[in-house]
Amino acid sequence: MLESGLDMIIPKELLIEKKAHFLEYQKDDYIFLEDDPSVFYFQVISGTVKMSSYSESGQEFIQGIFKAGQSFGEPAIFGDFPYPNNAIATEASEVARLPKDVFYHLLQENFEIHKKFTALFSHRLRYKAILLKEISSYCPDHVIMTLLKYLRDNSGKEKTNYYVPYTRQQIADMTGLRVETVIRTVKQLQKEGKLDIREHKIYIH
Amino acid sequence: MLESGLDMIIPKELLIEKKAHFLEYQKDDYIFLEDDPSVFYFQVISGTVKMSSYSESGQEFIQGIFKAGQSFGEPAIFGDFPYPNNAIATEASEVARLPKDVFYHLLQENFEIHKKFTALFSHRLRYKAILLKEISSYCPDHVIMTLLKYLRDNSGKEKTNYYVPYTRQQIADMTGLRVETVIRTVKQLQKEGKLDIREHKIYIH
DNA sequence: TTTCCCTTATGATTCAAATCATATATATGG
DNA sequence: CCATATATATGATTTGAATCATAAGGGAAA
Repeated sequence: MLESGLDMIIPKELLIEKKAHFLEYQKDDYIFLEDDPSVFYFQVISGTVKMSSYSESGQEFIQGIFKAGQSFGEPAIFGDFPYPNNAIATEASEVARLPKDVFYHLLQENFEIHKKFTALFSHRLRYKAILLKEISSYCPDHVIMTLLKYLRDNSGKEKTNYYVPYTRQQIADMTGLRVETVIRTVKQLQKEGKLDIREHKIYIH
Repeated sequence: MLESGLDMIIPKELLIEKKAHFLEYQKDDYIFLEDDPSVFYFQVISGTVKMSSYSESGQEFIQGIFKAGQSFGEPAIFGDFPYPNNAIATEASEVARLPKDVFYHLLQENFEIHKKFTALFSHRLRYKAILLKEISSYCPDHVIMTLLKYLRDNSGKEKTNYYVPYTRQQIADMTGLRVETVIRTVKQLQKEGKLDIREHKIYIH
């Protein structure tokens, strides 16, 4: 599973061989900012990184949450545009970094890795397509169930009785809903037997 | 410009060399259906193809509209999942088709074309990311202006005084808004001088 | 332990887009 | 040309998520 925690999209040995820099970040540190020129390839070694941006009204929208082995911000490199969101460590994290030209060179030499990125982008496009359709349907319960199932299927974890490792605020920020709506909807979904809540934690079966 | 009408993502000569099939479709013909196994690569030769799906309530959501030179449905090939939407000709169109394995082989031989696809996916991801954030902000005028500017910037056409070649219904189906909301909002935007309407046609400057 | 902050929780109110209804303008096909 | 379908237009009403307010539970650190 491409988005699983244990697989590395670029193996660590190869990153070392290419003289990647390994950087440490503390919780809430910025790794890059929206509109920064995209000059580096990034990959999470440990910890968690989120990509998000804020609307004029201050509302956060989380585009993605990335854990060990996952790359982030690469579309900006491939597409040659500035980073479209902020990248922020949501806990103490280690991140590997490669300059753009080294990254390109690495791809040219490794068709299989290049294809892994194309496949990864395809899956992300699918996720965003699904979410777009759901969000546009204005049906919070549907939106939330779709998100949770996606998160489960891409976690590389237990598929039955999956613990959702996100707060209701984070779910809100990934869907554009408000916390209160997520709280109420999740309760309703529990009543309908579509998910479980134990000690305030969400599980799906 | 990758998404422009004149550039072909795979040159026609190469498609012919690879013995692509060239198929004719009439308006409203289906090219493939949601959940069909993804066995072909497709590229528009002439005409227009939309990818869309329907919610339970019957509401259509258009994920993309593709014109001459543009490919569609490829993420399903790269990501190895079924087509996520229906592909429908919105006017009489000609479409080229390559079997999956021939397509893969073509990529392996052509790093530059492979990279063009990765760049294309990056731009589509950016578009979907922007739209997701906008739609989640619940602000129709912002959503519509963002969509129209994106369509303009990717049209390969005149950047000033750009004619928006889509109906209000299509704009609604690309944003999840209702026709009436699009009609009213577009009028409002005209009053604010943010776009022009001449003979019911929308132009942006 | 206490403080502080984040998360979850819940009720009341507001508000804007969806929905419903209907009309007119425009394009399309026979 | 006329008939018909499609696109645009506009007013009235409904509805459900956002918003506002407030509180309680839980975890981390002093």
